[in-house]
Amino acid sequence: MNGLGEIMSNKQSRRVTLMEVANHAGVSRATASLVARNSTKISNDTKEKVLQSMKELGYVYDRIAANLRSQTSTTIGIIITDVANTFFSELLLGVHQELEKFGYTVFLGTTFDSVDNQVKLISTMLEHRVGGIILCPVSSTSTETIERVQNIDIPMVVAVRELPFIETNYVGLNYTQGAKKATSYLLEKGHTRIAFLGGRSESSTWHERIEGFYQAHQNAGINVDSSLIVDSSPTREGGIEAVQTIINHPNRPTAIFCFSDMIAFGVIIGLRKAGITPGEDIEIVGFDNVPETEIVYPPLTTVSSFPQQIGAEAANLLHKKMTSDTNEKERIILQPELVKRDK
Amino acid sequence: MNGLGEIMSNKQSRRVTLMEVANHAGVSRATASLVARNSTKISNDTKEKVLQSMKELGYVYDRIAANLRSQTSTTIGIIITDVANTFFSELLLGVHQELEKFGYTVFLGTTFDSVDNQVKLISTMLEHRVGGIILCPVSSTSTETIERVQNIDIPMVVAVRELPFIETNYVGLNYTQGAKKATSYLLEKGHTRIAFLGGRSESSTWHERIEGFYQAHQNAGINVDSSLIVDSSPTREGGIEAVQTIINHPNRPTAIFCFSDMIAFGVIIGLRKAGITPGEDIEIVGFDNVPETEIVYPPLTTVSSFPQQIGAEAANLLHKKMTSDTNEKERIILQPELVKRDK
DNA sequence: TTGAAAGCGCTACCAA
DNA sequence: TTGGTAGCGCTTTCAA
Repeated sequence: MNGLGEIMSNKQSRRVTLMEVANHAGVSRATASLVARNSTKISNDTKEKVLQSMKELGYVYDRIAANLRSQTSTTIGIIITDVANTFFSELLLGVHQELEKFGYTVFLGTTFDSVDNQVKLISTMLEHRVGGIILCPVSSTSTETIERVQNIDIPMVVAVRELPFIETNYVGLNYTQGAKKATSYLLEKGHTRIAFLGGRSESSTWHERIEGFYQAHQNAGINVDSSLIVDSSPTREGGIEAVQTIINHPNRPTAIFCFSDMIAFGVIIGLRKAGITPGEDIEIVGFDNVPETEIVYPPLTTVSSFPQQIGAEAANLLHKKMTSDTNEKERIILQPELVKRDK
Repeated sequence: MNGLGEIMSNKQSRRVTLMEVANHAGVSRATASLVARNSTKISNDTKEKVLQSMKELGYVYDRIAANLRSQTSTTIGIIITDVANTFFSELLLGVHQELEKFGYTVFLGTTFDSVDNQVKLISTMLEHRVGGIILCPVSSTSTETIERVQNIDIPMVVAVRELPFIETNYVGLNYTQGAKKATSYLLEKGHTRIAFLGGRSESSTWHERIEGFYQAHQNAGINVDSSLIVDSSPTREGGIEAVQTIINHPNRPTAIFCFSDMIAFGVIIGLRKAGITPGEDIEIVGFDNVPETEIVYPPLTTVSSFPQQIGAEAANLLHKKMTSDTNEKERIILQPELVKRDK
């Protein structure tokens, strides 16, 4: 119920109704309805007649009314934090490809990483009777938000970022493993002073990564210098900011492991501005393997996080939950891969 | 009526209704409805009572039912060809930022550049009673498709690509001007053999660009070698393909004007694979100024096509058409800018 | 196979 | 300010 008063709405033009189609075709409304739903219990003759009338009158099926009556839903909602981030647009691609197969129509919401927006979007989607929700939660999502959806008993799949203290269907990546692989790669190349830049330290995805970062160091018997760990917003701008600390560091690292490719791009820009050559003076590794990593310079070694697959898995899991009625929660964790790119 | 039978739908859990809220609060359904809509004609006392009941019962407003009764819509649809293309995700960003202000919830559809998908998506959205549609049409959109929407009298804004032979609201860019600027830039740098790569030659956006390409040549008094014009699908893969012709050309051009940045990225990859250094052996100019052009190597000079503004303008225009009832069509054409980037 | 009547959850309209 | 009644466009249910 947040501020219904302010919501925009607009008059619609009158549509042709099923009743009118029925009259035009000389059958009852129920018969016309059966034809609209492609029922097999209608003689070919009447079917043709009705279809013809629909065409002539320009009839458009009112799925909203149908869903209301039959208490069903043909829509799902997907909520992401940022469309302009290729990670999420790739994820969206995966979701779309899967869900359109099943015939769902998808509501898209963008939170711009704001909790308020997220709450509002979830409300609006519930009010629009979505049959299910895929949520890529903002960092500081409250348990209450999730419980609200669970109480209404609408299937939800949380993707990308896992929420603490609450059991949900979840599709994500083994970030710890990914960070470990990336860090080990740098350590094996002989780096001993590695920075970890970017990402919000309150998010689970950050914690999992830092965990892998430490594990790799431990395996190699090398200590982590915690002054080389700098968090930031998970955007390119965040990367530009975070790298300043490194540039001004009295004892500069020789390599940087970035929270994400977006961060890495910011880091590259920031280093260049400071006259430091990324890839030569300082080695950089990213995370996500977004398409741009192929064409960026220096070529970016990164960890593939398979956003499209995450999207596809989330979509399938949601569909599964929407069509079965067990309340069991599932977790799907994809394994990351290191993508080495040399100059 | 395309294949209603195959459409997935799923049972929803029973919701708390306004009637139940009314009973719980000891008021009539009409009163509860007024509270839900934040009417001023309700005493604070009853309002509080009703709101309290809503909270206790976990009431969720059913906007679908409300819209059905009041013949309104709070949704709009946006149809794009490809989410993974940053041009479109930036456009989407602009649309979202504007439309969420007005309180619309947005349906997203992706055509993957298929006419069939486009027709299906438009149908589904109409069936879901969208109040308006923003359409970034696929290359070979039929007049019929557009007329279908116009007949139902639902406002539509066509964006990015203009359709011939049909009057619609349109938001786009002066592509001719952009192509002319880019080509002139290359000509002024002394290039006399310039290729034009990528894009579908049946689309208006291609024609407008080639027009600018020719105009620039004419102004400079230089002839165009039409064997250097190669079309392709408007994707990175398309760019990789198209550049093959240039690589194998007996008389190679010294510069390439690419249909889009996506094409340019493909061209860069293709040239590198063939052992040709982009930016040195052959100069490249793109079109769109997608964010990646900042970090790509070689730095890409490009034409800014302001996707986010296009999205925002389209959203505003749609809102305007949805709230006024003139049937007048408007055209908004943004002016492109050349963004020079040096190595 | 077709038809008549009831009702999904809400708002509009009129009366009190 | 509040309440009763009708009805948005469709499906459901039962009878013919």
